[in-house]
Order: sequence, then structure tokens, then C-alpha cells
Amino acid sequence: MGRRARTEEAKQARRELILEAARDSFFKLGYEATTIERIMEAAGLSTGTFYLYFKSKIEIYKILLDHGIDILEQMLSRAVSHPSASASERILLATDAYLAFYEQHPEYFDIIAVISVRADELRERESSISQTIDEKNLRILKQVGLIIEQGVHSGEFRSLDPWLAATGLWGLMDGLIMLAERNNLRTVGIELKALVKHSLGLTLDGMRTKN
Amino acid sequence: MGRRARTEEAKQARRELILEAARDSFFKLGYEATTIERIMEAAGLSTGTFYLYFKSKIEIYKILLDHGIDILEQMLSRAVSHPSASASERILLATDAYLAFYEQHPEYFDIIAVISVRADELRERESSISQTIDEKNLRILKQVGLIIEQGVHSGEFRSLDPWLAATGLWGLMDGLIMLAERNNLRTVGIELKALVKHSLGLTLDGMRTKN
Amino acid sequence: MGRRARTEEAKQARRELILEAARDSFFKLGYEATTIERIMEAAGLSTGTFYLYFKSKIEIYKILLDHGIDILEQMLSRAVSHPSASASERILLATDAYLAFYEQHPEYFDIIAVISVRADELRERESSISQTIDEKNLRILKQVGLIIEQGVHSGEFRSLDPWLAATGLWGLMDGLIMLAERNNLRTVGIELKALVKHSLGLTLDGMRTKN
Amino acid sequence: MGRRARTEEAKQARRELILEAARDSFFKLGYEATTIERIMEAAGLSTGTFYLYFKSKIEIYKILLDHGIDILEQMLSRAVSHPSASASERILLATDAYLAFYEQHPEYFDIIAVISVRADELRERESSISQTIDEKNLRILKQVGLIIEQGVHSGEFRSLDPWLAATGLWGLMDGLIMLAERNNLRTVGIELKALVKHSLGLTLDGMRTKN
DNA sequence: AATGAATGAGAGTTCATTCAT
DNA sequence: CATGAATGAACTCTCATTCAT
Repeated sequence: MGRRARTEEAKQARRELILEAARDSFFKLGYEATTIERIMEAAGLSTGTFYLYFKSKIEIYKILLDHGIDILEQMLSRAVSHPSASASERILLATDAYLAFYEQHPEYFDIIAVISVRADELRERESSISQTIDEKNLRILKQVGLIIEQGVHSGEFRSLDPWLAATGLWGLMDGLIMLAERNNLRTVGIELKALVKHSLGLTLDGMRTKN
Repeated sequence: MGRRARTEEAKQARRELILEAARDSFFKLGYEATTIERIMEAAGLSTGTFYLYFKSKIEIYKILLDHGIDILEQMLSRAVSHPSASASERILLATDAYLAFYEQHPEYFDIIAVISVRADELRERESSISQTIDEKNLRILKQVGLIIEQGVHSGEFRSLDPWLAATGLWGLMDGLIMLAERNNLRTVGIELKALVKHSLGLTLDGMRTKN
Repeated sequence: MGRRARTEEAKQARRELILEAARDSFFKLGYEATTIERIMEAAGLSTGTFYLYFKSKIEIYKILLDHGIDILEQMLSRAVSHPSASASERILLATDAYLAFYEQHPEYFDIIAVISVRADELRERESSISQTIDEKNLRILKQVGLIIEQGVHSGEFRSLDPWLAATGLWGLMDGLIMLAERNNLRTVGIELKALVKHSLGLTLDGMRTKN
Repeated sequence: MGRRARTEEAKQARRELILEAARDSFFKLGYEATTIERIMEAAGLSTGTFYLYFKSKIEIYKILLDHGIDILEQMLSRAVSHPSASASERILLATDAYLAFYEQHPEYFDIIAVISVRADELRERESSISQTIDEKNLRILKQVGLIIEQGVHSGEFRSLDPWLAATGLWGLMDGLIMLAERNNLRTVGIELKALVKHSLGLTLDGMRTKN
């Protein structure tokens, strides 16, 4: 890449470069402690160039949030699309995918779930992005909801509100991973995977039809 | 209260005033976006006065964190001390207490659960407070763990690791309330209480002995 | 002493108490780093009381300066008043007195000779005190000048301007002690007393009549 | 110079500009009373720009101290390098150089000799600079010591410790100039040059071999 | 298009001084 | 008289953003 990104591709590549640098820094230092200068130094570019590609610090954060959710959505979609599997199995696949996302993209997970920026700031400016994020979040939840619905239909799960159940399941996953994030698990000597397996097992058990 | 807090009570009242103002601001804006000037303006006092009552910005934050956990612990202890109740019922009492804490002290909940300060800064200065907080957190978890243990002993629950289950249960509660916090529930038209009841029902069901 | 200084003596004693505390702090921490609160804490009084006895921080500094010069003047007068001694001997007595002043009242010496306050600030407000200080300084110099004059008259010293010589002698003493103050001597392994003796010896030798 | 210093020279020039402004302010107001804002206002730049060129307030002070000693050292070296001259003459050349330094660079002299910063602060941060300064000070003293040593060897001076004598000579110079600095001479109607000439004459006379 | 020097509005914190008690 | 809580201006330093180059 030359000093100037004349072609559209070169520009895109440069944009990507900045995004990566920003993602790493937001992950390592959090939103407030991340400076534009630091991002651009990591990207091997100058400070001013940042504003050629992004409008503001908060904008790039939102874009990353958006990216993260995109990746998660894709990982989930792929995981869930095993048509042959039972609903329980597909839910396990989905939660596994969530865990995998956390492990493979911890930076994105942090940005999505821990959210170190105050919601206000996130909403204030350029609310269009915020809306997009909300919509994507919803789409993910819907996927899980659909699986549960099918499980109920097929008689695998007892009669329950698929939406409620999906939301609860997702809250559970978020909550557990957050415990891990805050190092609260280490103190107790519990491993995240075991915890998820255990908690999820209980919940799925509760969802299944009793005979 | 006069213009100057001469008596010990007046001083305590003023301290409380500042704490409240700080709590509100930390809740609304997060740690970084909260400024001393803003806190003191809300308290109707001048900036310099802050340092008559507190050592630093991070100190007041830790104190609030500590307060919050204290309140939560008390609410939980009171709720859990129904000796006659079954394990399930006592767990419901505990989670109800957690929800009540969230509803009655949302600012505290935010400070405790979302924790918007970088962990580093929280640990760096005056680490004694950080330790206290960690210990209290653990104590809360232990209370829940004990209930489960008793439930296992009494045969109400099937054989399971009380610690794992308690941690999972707490993660679930955190996760669900956080969804509510982020307004994710409103979009889906779900109420927090219903969600908690539902999710908890499933989990407890999974924990119970099957015959 | 009671909580209130009703009698004139009690007030004077309190004034003295504050002055001592201030002197110690100015010596240990310098002018800028000394705070009124610290002074009054050391004096066992409250901050506000300071302004009952002194107009400002700079005023008390000037007063101490004044005190210091008073003490020095007295020590010198006493030392010099050996009427029987030769001029050289009396000069040695005077310089010894200066050294003794430095050793016995290092705090005062520091305030007088090192002068950590900018001259501007010293002159700006209430110039009357500054004038007094200047006058006293002059009086000290005059004493030394007189000794030299007598030495010249008696033929012990060769013909020289007593004022010039006195000023030079005093500058020498100040300069040497300042070297000691700045720890410059320690690096070179020289002791102040030896240095003074040596330098003064040379100068006095230069002053004496050659045959 | 344009509004922005793009080239390396322009940057150096701007750095110099700030250094000059700082030097003047340190000279006029002392270390504590000098503010970054004031320095930069004098330099015609904004406050933030200061930190583009210097790390901190104490750093720029140390740099100036260093500069000053450099200039003095050079002036002395040049003055002293008259190989043909006698030891006395070379000492006079050295002291003349010191006086010239005081007259041509009074701001630097003040920074070097009066030293208005508490030694602690000077040592605390980035102690390497402090060491350099100490070393340079020593080097200057050594130059004078060498001259005296040669004078003793050549028989021009009587047997005396060159180090002691050099230190004493330097203390004398410092002391005399400081008298001038504090305006103590003006009151007495003495001119610095005359005073130096006189005092130095006496001392040198004392150092010479008597026959 | 790219640079990075410059800006300036704050940030947290300190402290001489005031004044209600 | 004495107190010490309260003030608020001033301090050093940071950083998102701008804009001359």
C-alpha cells in the first residue's frame, strides 16, 4: 500500500487497518483510555488521517460493535443450521457458537457485551447506527427463539413462550461470560466451560417435556 | 442544614449528600464521564469541598461500590433467613431480593454489576477496598451456595455441585438484569420480572429431583 | 494556654507559636510547599486562626526573615564586642558567629540567605517590612566595616576601602555556606569549616600589611 | 515561521522559542510562580503545544539549567585557555568570564546559582539530567583547580590545596554575584565589578608566595 | 489524500483566604 | 476570639478534533 490510497480497494484496506487497531485498543484499554493517536500509531498512520475515514471516536466504536454482532450472527447462523439435529442439540450448538465467539474474538465480545461506553453517548450521536445494532441483536435472539419454537412444536420441549425462553437463555450466557470476564470465576476456581455446561444443562432439563 | 456543616451529624449529612450526587452521576454517565465539578454542582456545593469529604474520584466510587454490595448483602441475608422454607423457596426469596435491590437501588446495581471503571484503576489505589468488595461478593455467593447444599442434602435437589449451581444462578440473574438495563427487553416487549420468573423456573425445575 | 488568648501575653505566646511552626515548615519544605494548614496543624491551632495573627503567608515569611536577621545581628554584635582583640581576630570572631548562626539556626539561615521566595513577591506587598530587612542587613555589614576600618587605622590592615572589604567578606561567607547548603561540598569531600578557615585565611592575609 | 512547524528546523526554532519564554519567566518569577500558560502565552502559542515539545514543567527547567551550565563551561574554557598567562592572570580571566556570563545571561545565572526549585523535585524525576548537571558543575570547578595547581607547581602560589582554594574562589564569586542579585549592593553604592576586583585581589594576594 | 502540529476545553486536585458558626 | 468548612481560582497535564501544509 502506498502512502496514499488512491483506489477504492486501497481505501477500504486502510479503513480496515484502522478498525483493527481500534478494536485491539478498545479491548485492551477500554473506550476512555483509548486515544486516537494510539490507534493511528498502531495502524502506522498519522492522527489526522483518522478523520478521513471516520467521523469521530464514538463512531468507530459503534462500527466495531456492529461488526462484532455481524460476526456473532454469522457464527450462530452457521451453527444453528444443522437441520437434522434436535432442538436441544441446536441450542447447544448455538451456545457453543457463542462461547466460541467469546474465545476467538474476545475483543469483539468485550465491545458487545461489556460495553464500556455509556449508553447515552452511544445513542446520542448518529442514532442510525444504534438502531442497526439493536435490530441485529434482535435477529440473533429470533434465531434462538425459532429453535425453541420448533422444539415446542415437535414436543421435545414442553409448552413455553419461545421468546421468553430465548431471552432468558441469552441472558444466562451473557451473565456467565461476564462473570468470567470480571475474573470472579478464577477466585472461586470454576472454569467457564464447565459452568456453562452445568447451567445450560439445568435449564434445558427444565425445558424438556417430562413424562 | 446551614451553609456550613459544623456538627458531626451535619458533616455526615453533607457526606451523604455528595455520595448521592456521585451515585446518581456514576449511574447516569458512568465513571469516566462523571466529573467532580458535576457531582458537586448537583450537591449544591463547590468543587473544592469534595476533597474535604473524599480523597479522590476513585475513592468515592469504591465507597459506593462497597455500599451497594452492603445493601445487597443485607437484603439477601434478610430474605434468605426464612428457616422454614424449602430450598427452592429460599432461592426464590434470594432472587426476589436481588430483583428488589435492582428496583429500589438501580444506581447501585449499575455500579456493582456493570462496573464501568477499568479494573486496573480500581485495584491500583488503596487496594484494601477492592479486597473488601471481592470478599463481600464471595460472601453473597456463599449464601446461595449454602441454600443449594441444603436442598441437595434434603433431597429436594438432585446431586449437584452447590458452588457451580450458585455461580450459575447468579450469572443468570446478572445476565437478565443486564438485558433489562440495556433496554434490550423493552424492544422485545418482555418484562424483567416475568423473564426472571420464567428462566428461574426452568433452572430450578432442572435442579429438582425427578421421580 | 487556654483556647482563647485573652491577655496580651497569651496572644504574644500564640503568635510566637505560629511563627515557630512556620519557620520549621519553611525550612523543611520551602516557601511554596508550606501550607497554612500545615503550619497551623503543627502549631496545634486551626487554619482560620492564622489570619487573626498574620495578614498573609508572605507576611509571616517576611517577619521570619526579619527575626532571623535580628538574631544574626545580636550574635554578631556580641562576638565583635571583644574590644581587646585585634581586627583580624575580631573578623574571625564575626565570621565564626556567622557560622555558628548557620549551625544553630539553620532554619533562619535558610530563610535569610537562600531566600526561596521570589524577590518580586517579597517587595510587592507591604514594602515597609522589606525596607526594615534591608536596613538590618546594612547594619550588620556596617559592623564588619567598622572592624576593618579600625584595622586599617591601627595599621594592621593595609589601606583599603572598609566597605568594599566588608561586603566582599560577607559575600564570601554567604557563597561558601551556600555551597554547603546545596550539597556541592559533600560531592567534593570538603568540610565547610575547613573551607571557611582556608578561604578566610587567604583573604585576611591579603588584607594585612606586608613588610 | 508559519503557523505550524513542519520542518525539523522550524520545530527546533519553536522549541527554542518556548525555551526562551520559559527562561525569561523562570528568571523573573521563579520556578513555582511560572506557569505553563504564561510561558506559552509569551511564546505566542497555546498551552497544549507545550507538551508537544517538553515532557513537563520540571523537565524544561532542568534543560535550561543544563544549557546554562553548558554556556558557562564554554565561556570558562575559552577564557582559561590562554596558555601563556600566569596562574593569577588565568584565574582573573576565569572570574571575568564568570562575571561576563552573569552579565550576558543573567536569566541563566539565576537559574544556575539561585536555584529556585526544591532540590527534591529536581532529583525525583528523571534523575539522569540531575547527574549531568552535577557533573558539569564539578568539571567547572576542576578547571579552576587545575589552574591553581599549576600556579603552585610554578611557584607563583604558595603551597595550598588546589581543591580547597578553587572551591573557596568559586564560593566567593557566587556569594558576590548573589549580593548583587539581591540588590544589596545598590543600597551600599558598590558596583559588582569593583567588588569582585577588590575581593579577588585580596584573595589572590593571599595565595601568592611571599618573599 | 495525508500529515502531524496546534488547539483549547476540560480533567482532577490543591490551597490561600474567607466567613458562618 | 477561635474555628474549620467552604470557596473558587489556579495549577499541571491530556486529548479529540482541526487545519495549514
